[in-house]
Amino acid sequence: MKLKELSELLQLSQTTVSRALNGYPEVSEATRRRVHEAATTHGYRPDRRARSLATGRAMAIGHVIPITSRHEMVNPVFTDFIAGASETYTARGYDMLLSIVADEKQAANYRELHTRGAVDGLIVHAPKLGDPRISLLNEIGLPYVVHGRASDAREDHFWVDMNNTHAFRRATELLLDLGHRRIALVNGLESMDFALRRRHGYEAALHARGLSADPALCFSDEMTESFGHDTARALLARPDAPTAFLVSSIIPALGVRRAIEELGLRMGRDISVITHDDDLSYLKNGAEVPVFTATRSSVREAGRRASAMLLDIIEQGPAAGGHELLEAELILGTSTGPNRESPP
Amino acid sequence: MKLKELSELLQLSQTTVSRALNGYPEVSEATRRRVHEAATTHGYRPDRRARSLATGRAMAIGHVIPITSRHEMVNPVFTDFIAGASETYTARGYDMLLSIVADEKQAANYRELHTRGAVDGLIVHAPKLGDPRISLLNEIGLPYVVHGRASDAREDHFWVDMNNTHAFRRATELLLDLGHRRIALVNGLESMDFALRRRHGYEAALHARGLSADPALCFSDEMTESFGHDTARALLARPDAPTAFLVSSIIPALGVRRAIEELGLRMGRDISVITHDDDLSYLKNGAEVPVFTATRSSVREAGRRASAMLLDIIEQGPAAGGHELLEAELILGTSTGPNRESPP
DNA sequence: ATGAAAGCGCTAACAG
DNA sequence: CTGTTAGCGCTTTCAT
Repeated sequence: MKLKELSELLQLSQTTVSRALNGYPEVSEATRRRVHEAATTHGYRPDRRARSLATGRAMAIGHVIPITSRHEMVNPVFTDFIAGASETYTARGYDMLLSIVADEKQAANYRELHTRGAVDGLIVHAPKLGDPRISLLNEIGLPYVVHGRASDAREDHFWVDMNNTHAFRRATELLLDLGHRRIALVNGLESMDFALRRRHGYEAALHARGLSADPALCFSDEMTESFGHDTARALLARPDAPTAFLVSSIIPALGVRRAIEELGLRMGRDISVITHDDDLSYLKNGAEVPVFTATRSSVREAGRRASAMLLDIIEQGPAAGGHELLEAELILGTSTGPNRESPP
Repeated sequence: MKLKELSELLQLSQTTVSRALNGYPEVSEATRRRVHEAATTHGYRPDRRARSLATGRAMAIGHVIPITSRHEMVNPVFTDFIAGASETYTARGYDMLLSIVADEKQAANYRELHTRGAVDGLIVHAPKLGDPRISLLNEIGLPYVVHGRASDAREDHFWVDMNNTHAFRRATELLLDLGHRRIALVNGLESMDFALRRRHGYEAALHARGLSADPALCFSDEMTESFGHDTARALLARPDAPTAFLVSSIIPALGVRRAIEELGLRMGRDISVITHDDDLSYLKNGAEVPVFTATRSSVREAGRRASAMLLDIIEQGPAAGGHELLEAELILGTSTGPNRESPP
């Protein structure tokens, strides 16, 4: 069923039908009702391509997910973020265009999406220090919101980010409170903004107690299971092995745990591992195992916020943009009695 | 730069330029060369919306990911599958349209994507027994490929699937070989086709040795961390506790491991846990911990295959469709010396 | 081998 | 309030 057929059926012009459907004020209530009824009973859905061509708006948002060419690996947090964003788009009538693209081809992909008119805006994922994508987008004038921040970017940009510094500071404090002094940090690539902030949080907690970070305990790489495994194996073989691991994501944490299993150490006794981006909200009771997590639902909420901000910018102009720093819902404590921190 | 401008620049008609660019034979080689040069130097990219409208082809494929309304959770295997599919689309000039939609709204979403002309085809994810989506798609005549199978579907359908039965049979055999007799199965929802097959594999291995599956050791639910945790806690409290867990995905496996930690049991000694959909290809040596995994890269390959099949169907007709059963690359053995099984 | 012209399905001036 | 008339940027008959 196309607009033309519908209008003939109703003995009206295409224009009137279109206006009725799109909520223009100059249509009489009577005809609007008639039109709506006919549209629903005949299951009329406007063709997005035609509408796009006519309006110049794509009604689609692009998400370009970076993939490291070395490991061809996608960080699982993107899944949660995207699930949140998808909610927004569905509710507001937009499509989501996803491409998974190697780091070095990101900029070209952005340009292409823009010149082809495929999207009205972009979410920028995984910003790095000195990320060239920000100035590219400013140059071509495509609206965007950054998931995370590009701290050192000259140009201002709208973003939605989790408070990574705070989360890692609190996690480190928990371990210090439990008496740990040699705490290994298994972090993501510190060329990524979020990873750098996480390290700052870790260091801040140590400094606040007059301690300083031991470079021999700080590791930064792509967050693979093997990275966690090999790092933990190497560290635990040392005479001055750490007593705790603070891990940036569940993927390397799987590797850390496997290393511990291989060595026959007992978790929560010989060694402690606490992990970010996990989901432990179910924990009610158990043995004395330290726990730290920013629940995955926090990331989903970030996806909702960032996408909503982007649509507002597109529909209402740049004044609708801003900066949102979200506190993750932290589960912090031991699993016998987790004390929950909620957003302020 | 639009076609009209380019054609004026070249002193040619839009028609000729369009034909030259799209490889029609009736253009002289000389002009074709000129056109191509001008197009690249001016960075001309055809507007996909306009082209779509003119050709009736969307040049986009839809992926509709189901999300359980109960846990709002996305299975991480989709990420790998989609990464593989994305490679194909990029190479062949298609876009990927992603929507994450609650189970009960899937069918409506399919219809909408079709009537709006938003996609040329669909990948069906997570088929269930008696899945209504197959007949819906046949009815509306939208090309599709199923990721997985709908075993009991009346109608034939094209699919690409991992050999889940075989993987779980081999995993169970490994545990039996290691002397385990009480093996708990922590499975996904058995209304899902893949989960049912996994259980069949588990049972087949037991039956082959004259054993039978103990219903008190078989659990099926959404694959959350809390499901793994609570199941393991409950089982390990019993007098006849299992000596090994066979877990369907890393997410519930995290919960199972946490339960074991809480109880102070020693992994690989008091209890063994082996997990599907992990990525242990890095394991070279270590203690005697049993290992089982279908590497995540296997799923990525499935994504590549399924998407390629779909594009072939769209471009060449249904004769290009088929059924592909992929063997996961299994890492099977103990981590001291994993013996790798590759596809036959 | 090239061009003119008619759409694809919809929206948006510009009348009335 | 409703209708007429141009397009949006591209492809595709049909001529030449």
